[in-house]
Amino acid sequence: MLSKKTKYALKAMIVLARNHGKGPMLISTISEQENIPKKFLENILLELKNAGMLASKKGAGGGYYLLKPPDTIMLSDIIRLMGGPIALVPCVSLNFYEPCEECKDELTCGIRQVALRVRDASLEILAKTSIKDLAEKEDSLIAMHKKTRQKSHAK
Amino acid sequence: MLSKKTKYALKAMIVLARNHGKGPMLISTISEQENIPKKFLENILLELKNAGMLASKKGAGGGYYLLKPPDTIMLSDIIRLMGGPIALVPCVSLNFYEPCEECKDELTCGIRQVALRVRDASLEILAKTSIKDLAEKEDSLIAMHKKTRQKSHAK
DNA sequence: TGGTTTCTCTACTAATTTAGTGGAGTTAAT
DNA sequence: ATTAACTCCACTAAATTAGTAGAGAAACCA
Repeated sequence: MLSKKTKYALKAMIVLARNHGKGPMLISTISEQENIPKKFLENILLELKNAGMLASKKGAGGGYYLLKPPDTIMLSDIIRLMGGPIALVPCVSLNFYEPCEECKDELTCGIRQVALRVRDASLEILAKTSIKDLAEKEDSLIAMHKKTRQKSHAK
Repeated sequence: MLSKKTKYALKAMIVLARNHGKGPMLISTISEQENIPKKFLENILLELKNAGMLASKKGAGGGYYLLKPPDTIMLSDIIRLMGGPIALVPCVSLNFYEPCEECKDELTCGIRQVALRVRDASLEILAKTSIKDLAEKEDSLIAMHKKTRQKSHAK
């Protein structure tokens, strides 16, 4: 499962992707729009900034904004940064490898073999979906549902 | 990430799969073979039993054994039973659905859309791999590595 | 310059989940 | 009866996650 921290980071990045090119966004704006505790979000955005994914400006008219085009920022980048789990077991994690303490022989561990396949399948999706993709997907879903609601209302 | 409990359950089930047809196995045997704390394993096996995956016999010559053929027990069955996470977010979990508290609209949530795809991809693997598959895979890996070691030694 | 806005940083606390243990009880075999 | 095993409940400890507090620093604006 993704931690809340990771989910918050993803949501914030999607909002910033949608806002890309329109200047900096306030922490408090994002926090309100997405129902994220403000103080918690501060930490998260700072972390994303320190990792080079965001930039910020202080003072009036300041806020956070994306440093790179939103179609170059992949979901897997964000999840990894937040320490979120992509792999099922640490011994198949590409970025946070650790041996499983109780495992006798990694090379012949059946669980590990399956975990490798699951990791690859997940990564195939997460490393190929950008926050721009998601922002657009949400927009189109919103449009679709608006129509549906109008129709069922009109009837 | 899979919890230790889930990993222990998988390992125990694989051992039991390999032993299938040869009578009951002691908790302590499994515990020693797989480096699993005995008391913890007791709880886990009991849970698997109560779920109908295992049966047990008390007294001398007793122990645990599989109730169904090992090729009908899928990894996803075990992971789910142990409350392990297959889905990245609770709102796409087939068996443990829960809305994400902070989510405004599930139907238009982009993260949810991706999580659905990841879930399906993972399940495609986990629901089609049985503990028999894994036991056999391990056996063949062990055989393979034995050869390799002999060769490199002979050289 | 002084005040206001907004991010920055360190350090904590609280809540939850995970991992593991203890010990008495029950069932079955010999 | 005795011994070998599983059963069951209740507890503790450790780790992780979630969230908060509050002083500080930079930028802007009057």
